[in-house]
Amino acid sequence: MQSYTEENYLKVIYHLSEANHPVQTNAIAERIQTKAASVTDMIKKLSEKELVNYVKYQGVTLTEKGKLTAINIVRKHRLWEVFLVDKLNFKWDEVHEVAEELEHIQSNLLIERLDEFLDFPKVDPHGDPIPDKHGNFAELAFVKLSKLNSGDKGTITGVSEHSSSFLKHLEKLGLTLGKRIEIIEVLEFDGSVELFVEQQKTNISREVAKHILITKN
Amino acid sequence: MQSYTEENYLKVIYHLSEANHPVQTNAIAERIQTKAASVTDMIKKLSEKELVNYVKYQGVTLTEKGKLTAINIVRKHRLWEVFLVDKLNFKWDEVHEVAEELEHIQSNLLIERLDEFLDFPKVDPHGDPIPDKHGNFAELAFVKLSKLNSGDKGTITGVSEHSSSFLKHLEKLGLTLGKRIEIIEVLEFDGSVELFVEQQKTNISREVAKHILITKN
DNA sequence: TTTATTGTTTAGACAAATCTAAAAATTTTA
DNA sequence: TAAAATTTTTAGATTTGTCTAAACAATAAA
Ligand SMILES: [Mn+2]
Ligand SMILES: [Mn+2]
Ligand SMILES: [Mn+2]
Ligand SMILES: [Mn+2]
Repeated sequence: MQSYTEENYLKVIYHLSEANHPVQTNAIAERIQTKAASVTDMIKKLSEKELVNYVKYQGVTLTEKGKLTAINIVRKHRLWEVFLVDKLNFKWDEVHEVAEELEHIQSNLLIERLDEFLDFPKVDPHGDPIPDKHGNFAELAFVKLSKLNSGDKGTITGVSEHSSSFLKHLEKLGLTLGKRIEIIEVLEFDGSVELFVEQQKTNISREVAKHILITKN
Repeated sequence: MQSYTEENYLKVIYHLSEANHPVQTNAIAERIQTKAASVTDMIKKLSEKELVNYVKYQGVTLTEKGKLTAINIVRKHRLWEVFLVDKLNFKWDEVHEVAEELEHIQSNLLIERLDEFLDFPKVDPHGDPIPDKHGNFAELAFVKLSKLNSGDKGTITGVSEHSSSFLKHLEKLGLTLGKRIEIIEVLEFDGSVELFVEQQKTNISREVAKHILITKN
């Protein structure tokens, strides 16, 4: 069993990992809001436990065991977010902090029953995929809205930024999960996007467009 | 805000408190599965924070602030137990350990929404009363089954022992919350009780009878 | 290919919660 | 009420996770 803190490190390393590239000490430090020296200490400990592969000055990667542990925490986080939104009427910008705590509750029975109670959801309230109990993700074909061209149509199926301010902004524009959109024009000079959201014409900045995920159809 | 550990101390002191009698260091140590020396240290810390009244060698009592904090943890514990039984189909002997973890989740919104989702339950799966958000308990008139005499009738409305083995034993005998009982005879020589549980004749030891709570009617 | 810059690790210290062993206070018993 | 037993506290250490400051390594710039 891992401590609350160890679990958080594993989860952060997981989220920072891309295609087998080792994750840097400073990147972890920034995410966890701590100092690089503390990260080095913890990495050594996780390495002892064979949860990460660590070579001095070369950063870390997760071992298979570490990856499974991390994915399980992600699974719990996202299931709890679904619970909060679907059952307790939380808004999608209110769930993250509480899920950060709930994800550390230790009980397999609890999480399997919760999964069942929620009717085995495949995505969380932000469109992020929920792995099954074996750590397998359903493949989801997302495209960033910022990659679309005029005339393209699709459905909003996710966001890649979870801050409350961003989510509230989308809410205000009516850009929530499940909404159909159609690109009218991508403006040359600032990359901002003019689009229809179910008849309604709107304009969003390139920055916002980058964090909206679309399934083309 | 208190730490996880501080919260556990407050809760234990609350449960050990009876009619303003100070709670002894050793009693706390036993409940928390720690050593008396550790308890003394923590008590000093809680005293600093004005959560307990502490006089060296004289034991502790909760301050008003400490008591409210403790009751809030009890409230959370019991609401989560209701959730686990009513919504996730846990058995009454399976909920306590998980609730021990869930009770420390920090979110007022969460707990108020959960209360609402569960339809404002007044008692938990063991018949223990759930305080409202202001810390007020509904008055419940319980009598220990061991205090009843032959001919007395009533309904099982609670238990004062929460171990899994005890609860499973009751389950086996059909002695679960809501069941109507009638005392046939209290045996002289060992205090064991012969009773009807909805037509079915059963015999239980005095020890078991002491931990079953009855509403006479 | 030296020098600067950036990133990482080590050394030593600290706070929280725990422990053991010994000292002190309280309560019980004789 | 003095001795014995029990309970509680203190002193000093330990573990976990953190920090600062300084040393070290890797990378970028000159
Ligand atoms: Mn989240
Ligand atoms: Mn999410
Ligand atoms: Mn319980
Ligand atoms: Mn209970």
